[in-house]
Amino acid sequence: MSQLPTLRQLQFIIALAEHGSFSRAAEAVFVTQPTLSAAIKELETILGTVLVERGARGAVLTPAGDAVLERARRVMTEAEDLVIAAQAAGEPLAGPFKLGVIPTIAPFLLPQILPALRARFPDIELFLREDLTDRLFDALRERRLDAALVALPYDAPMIETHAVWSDEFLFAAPPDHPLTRRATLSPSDLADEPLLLLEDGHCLRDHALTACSTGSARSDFAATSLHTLVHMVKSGLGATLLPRMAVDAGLVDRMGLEVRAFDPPVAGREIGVAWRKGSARAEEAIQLGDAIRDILDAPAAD
Amino acid sequence: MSQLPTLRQLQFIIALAEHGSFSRAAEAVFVTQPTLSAAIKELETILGTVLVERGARGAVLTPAGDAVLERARRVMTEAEDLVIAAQAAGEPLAGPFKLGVIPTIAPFLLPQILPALRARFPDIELFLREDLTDRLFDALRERRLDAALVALPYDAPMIETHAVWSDEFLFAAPPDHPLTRRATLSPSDLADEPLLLLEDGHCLRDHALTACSTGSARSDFAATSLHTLVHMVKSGLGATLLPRMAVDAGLVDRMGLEVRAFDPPVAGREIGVAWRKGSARAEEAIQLGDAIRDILDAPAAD
DNA sequence: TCATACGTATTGATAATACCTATGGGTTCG
DNA sequence: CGAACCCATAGGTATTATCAATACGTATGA
Repeated sequence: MSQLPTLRQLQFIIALAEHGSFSRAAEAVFVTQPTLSAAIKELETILGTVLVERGARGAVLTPAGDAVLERARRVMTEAEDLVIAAQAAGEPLAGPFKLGVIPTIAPFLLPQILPALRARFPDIELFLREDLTDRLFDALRERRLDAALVALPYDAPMIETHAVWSDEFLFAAPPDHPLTRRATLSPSDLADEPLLLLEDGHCLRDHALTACSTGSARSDFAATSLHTLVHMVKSGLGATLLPRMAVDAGLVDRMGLEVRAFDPPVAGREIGVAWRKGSARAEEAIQLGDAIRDILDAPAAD
Repeated sequence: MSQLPTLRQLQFIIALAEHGSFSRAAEAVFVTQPTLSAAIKELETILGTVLVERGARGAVLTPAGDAVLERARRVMTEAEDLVIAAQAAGEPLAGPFKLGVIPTIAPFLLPQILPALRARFPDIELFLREDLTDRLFDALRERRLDAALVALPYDAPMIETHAVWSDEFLFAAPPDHPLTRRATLSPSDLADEPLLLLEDGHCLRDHALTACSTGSARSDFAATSLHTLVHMVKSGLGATLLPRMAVDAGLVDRMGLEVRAFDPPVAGREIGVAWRKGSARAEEAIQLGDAIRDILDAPAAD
């Protein structure tokens, strides 16, 4: 097998491509210009190809250099991932951990589980970010997040998930709503009931519509948060579906709304953790999800 | 950023995992046992984790070691790919190049283009392999092939393709066949004509059936090669579709078969090059395809 | 219980190399 | 034409990689 380049050399050519000059690139990687110059030259020797056009106004990559650059970036990030994965395997869920949570979960779940989570993983430094699923997944793909708590199912490339627990949907309406007087309630009863839902982009909207497959949403009004939503329901704009988690967290307390569970089989959404496929912290994401499940299953002190 | 391991160290731990002993692994990578021992120890220091359980009967990876091993393998192959890609970019289509070709292309195309191909790329050492599309794609994915000449469309994960040229289908039948007396011929005329085709697994079979969307195949007989096929047609077992490429190459010469082209829009299959997504030789595969197209477009000396 | 075989760890010397400073020889620009 | 900038080269030094020799630990069998 032919000789391999050094990670250092790859790091150097990446810096060179980014700074367009041997001297500035050298500065960026904290070596002198001759050092970087020699390293690049040896890299070219190893690869048997000229990678850089040296000019008086700096350095430009040749086409071959561009091809190498792209792959060098890949190799470097893979190597960095290896380090992270090793450290994570040695001491899971310690140190900084960037977790995204969707807005229909965060305000109701986090207060409930964060203390227990910190107790179980005392060395963790949780950085939380609340956003829509799409944007969280983008952040996962770009490595700006380590994991995300989202509602499933949600089709997304490059993303893997692990189910944590099921969040039942509850029917919520003003007290004078006809459906609140029914003895039993199934999702199909909502067929003729235009539902008031969150605005587009919230996965809860789509999951609610899926739950009552024949139902439809009011197209004239939509809420921007669950708190807004219950206020709009209260003022008679329509009925809605709420995740039990939010109701348990007191979303409708003292609102004077009727809340009814559906008869089995209950409709709902699945909550799960998600991570970038191949992420160095996939194993930790799963562990985190399992820990959250444990915490939720444990007799809550409410 | 924390310190990165060396490719050498990754190579060492891969060898250690494969041989299960420091001494044998050291032998395999041509260093002494203390060298490898020190390298592994430093790798463990860098990663902050114990990767190997040292025992009296050898060494076993810890779970963290397994996690590292998997990623180390990825980093190493990516690095090797980088070398190959760089060499390929510097001197394209030189040196060994492993090309797969499907059986319905190989015998008719290769004799025609190989001389010109060698003239255009004098430094190439072509290794050819003839097999069914599925098996060629497997070989691409496992890096046993650099590229493959196949018929498109053909859905396959991890495979990318580049169209080279269109290969028209021709209708072939014994001279007494009713359809040979038609003034015009379109694929839909084959609706009631059970076609004699290659056996299952050959993409030509599926492409031919797609071409005459209403047609069907004889289920009682199937041929194992185009040569067999024309003999079976000759003996009256049915009509068939043949790629023009095969006919031009003399497949039916002196067979006494009627061969008719379809009226426009002609039906056919697309021939293209395929390679593993991310392959270091993707660019070369495209170049090869373009070169083949040029050769076929050039006024053939036949 | 002890010798043996088969492991890995340690040590001290040496060769390889990574890196720096100093300098030279090109461009480009005012 | 000199100043400023840029890359290549040379020579010296500190670091590191590697080796041979050896110590040490643990099974195994007489």
